[in-house]
Amino acid sequence: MTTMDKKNVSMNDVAIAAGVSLKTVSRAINEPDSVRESTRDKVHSAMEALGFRTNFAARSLKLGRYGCIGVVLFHLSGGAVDMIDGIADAAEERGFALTMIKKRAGEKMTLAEAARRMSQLPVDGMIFNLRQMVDDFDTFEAPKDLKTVIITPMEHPTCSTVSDDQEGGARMACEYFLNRGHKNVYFISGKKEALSSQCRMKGWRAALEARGIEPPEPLQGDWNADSGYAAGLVLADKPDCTAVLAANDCMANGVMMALRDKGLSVPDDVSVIGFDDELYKTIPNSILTSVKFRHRELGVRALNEVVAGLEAPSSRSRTLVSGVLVERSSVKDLRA
Amino acid sequence: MTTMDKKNVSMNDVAIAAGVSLKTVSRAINEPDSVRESTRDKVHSAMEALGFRTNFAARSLKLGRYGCIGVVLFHLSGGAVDMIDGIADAAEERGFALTMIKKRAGEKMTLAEAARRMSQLPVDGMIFNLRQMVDDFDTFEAPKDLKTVIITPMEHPTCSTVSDDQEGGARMACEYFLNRGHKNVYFISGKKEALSSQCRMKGWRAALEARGIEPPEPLQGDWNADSGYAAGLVLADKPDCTAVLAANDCMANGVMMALRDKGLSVPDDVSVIGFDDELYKTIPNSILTSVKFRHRELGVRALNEVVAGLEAPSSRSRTLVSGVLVERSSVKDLRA
DNA sequence: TTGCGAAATGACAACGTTGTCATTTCGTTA
DNA sequence: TAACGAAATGACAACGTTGTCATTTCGCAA
Repeated sequence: MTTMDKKNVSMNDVAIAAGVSLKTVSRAINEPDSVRESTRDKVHSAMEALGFRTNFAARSLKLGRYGCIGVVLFHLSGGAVDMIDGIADAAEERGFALTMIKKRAGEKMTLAEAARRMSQLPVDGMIFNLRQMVDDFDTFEAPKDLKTVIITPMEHPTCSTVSDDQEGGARMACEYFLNRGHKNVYFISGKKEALSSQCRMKGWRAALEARGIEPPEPLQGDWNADSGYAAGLVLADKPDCTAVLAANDCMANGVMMALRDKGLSVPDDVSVIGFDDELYKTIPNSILTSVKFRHRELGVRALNEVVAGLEAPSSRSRTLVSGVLVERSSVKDLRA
Repeated sequence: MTTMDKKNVSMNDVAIAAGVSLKTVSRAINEPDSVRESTRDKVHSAMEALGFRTNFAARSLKLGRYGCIGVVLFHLSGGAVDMIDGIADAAEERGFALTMIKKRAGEKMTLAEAARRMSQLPVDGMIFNLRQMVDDFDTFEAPKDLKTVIITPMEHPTCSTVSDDQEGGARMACEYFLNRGHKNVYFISGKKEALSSQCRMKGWRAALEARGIEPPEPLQGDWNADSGYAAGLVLADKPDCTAVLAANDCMANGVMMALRDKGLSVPDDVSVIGFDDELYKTIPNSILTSVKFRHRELGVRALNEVVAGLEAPSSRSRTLVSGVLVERSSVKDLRA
């Protein structure tokens, strides 16, 4: 009473202050052209004076939509920043905000749970960022009225999916080796549970088999340089090892350091390719050739896919965003 | 008609199906104990059968709150993943979802604009992630009914802020050098516009001046290894240079490589400290001592600060999350 | 000045939920 | 069995906005 009221300012308050009807205020905001200029000015001054801001809840209730896209982060990894960046930028561009929830560390979350939680939040559609397998992946069915896109390399029976072409990227790298006269390619994987590691391995295997080459036993890494180093020490002793594909750049660097410490040279003795193309940030004059995925583009595609499907949530598509081989000098051409 | 209706299922539909009143459905959901078990079961079966999901808009409209915290990303950098992770986890824990918007690449956005946009979205409070200066920083006033926390190293006249203690971290690193007999410390900055770089420089300067040491001209870097390498080449020629503080690990690594290429050894000839403690991911057996900030903790604190302030949006506090010096072997003790 | 169609404005219901208060039902005791 | 208090349920209004349709006002031609 004596002090200012906490109560929010409603359109009705503005209407009274401006001496017009509530509906006219609504119009002044949403269809400015249908209101006489003098009226519009009155309304805007009143809004200004009272500090009116549209009530999101009331508006969405009436409209039946929110203008928000849900994002579920099952996993938050390095490349995720760029992906989120892409999602957010694309959302911004199309006039959507993002509603985000996250799987808590340690906790398990199924797609069904995520969908149920999201569907109680202000969202018109949703994106799941799924980099590891979940129990109900195959049986999951998205709410019929809520367009759902899953970012994952796996194919899903009913939902649209968007993914980097991990397999293709790995194949590309292998063929790059093979086309330059290498007879075989060793592979160092990332963490076992990561789908990206699994897919990269699959692509590597497929590329070799397509040429009738028996893939050697892959080496198990954990994404970090030290595991690459350990793998490098092993590989240094294999005389037939001329080409190494590491599932990321950090491990690739580990491999290179191990080879150097064993007196071998990259690329003269052994050629190496990594993934992600981020070594140059950390290593001056980096020579590592690397497969780079366009995470930002991935996010943009995912968001666009959701928005495109808002009217037809049951539509289904599969988008693959191809990788790019960033060529430096860590691969030797044996044919030369 | 013939096919299924698109129309959403409301509590009223459930009520009719279950043969109870609308209010009883509401109670079965929100205060299960106030409803007889048999009734509750009827209601739940009906909900299940019809696929009922609470309408967020209606609920928030009635309750006057959303259960969402807004996050504005002015800038999306590397450490941001962990911070978002912290924010999201803390939000989850306290039963909040996140509503996110982002400054578009290239576009300029003021705090006032961000606040205006956010206040039209479903949020009870908001967090601004601000890593560079904005025009209206000092004049900005947050909406009086919306608790606002800014993540930034700058102090703000009216809003709560949360930040890594960048300055303190830099001071800590310098003192670590000085306490080990180094007479001076060279500094390599990150990108000019980054507040974290500015603050790290400020802390470095302050630490030296506190001991009566004239800080040498800082070297300008850009966060990447190559710029560190260039700086390292310069420093290698300075006979008085025994200690180098680089504003991040990548540049620190660049420095170390340059020194090595110039025939100098780390730490025997020159000692080096970096920031962020992430070199070990990329470099096997990394020896770099580094100041690590707890970005995740930063996010958690920011979210908790918002939630704590929901009832008193005009409260103001300043939180500094201290850094940690992760000690490896890149610093020589000259007193020995 | 009058009349007309178009433009501007207004009254009222509706969106789907929860709070308030009234009513019904239940289990217990007299 | 009747009467009572507590527990369970229901009727209705309200949250703040937008859509529908009715009404008023305006500009212009007759």
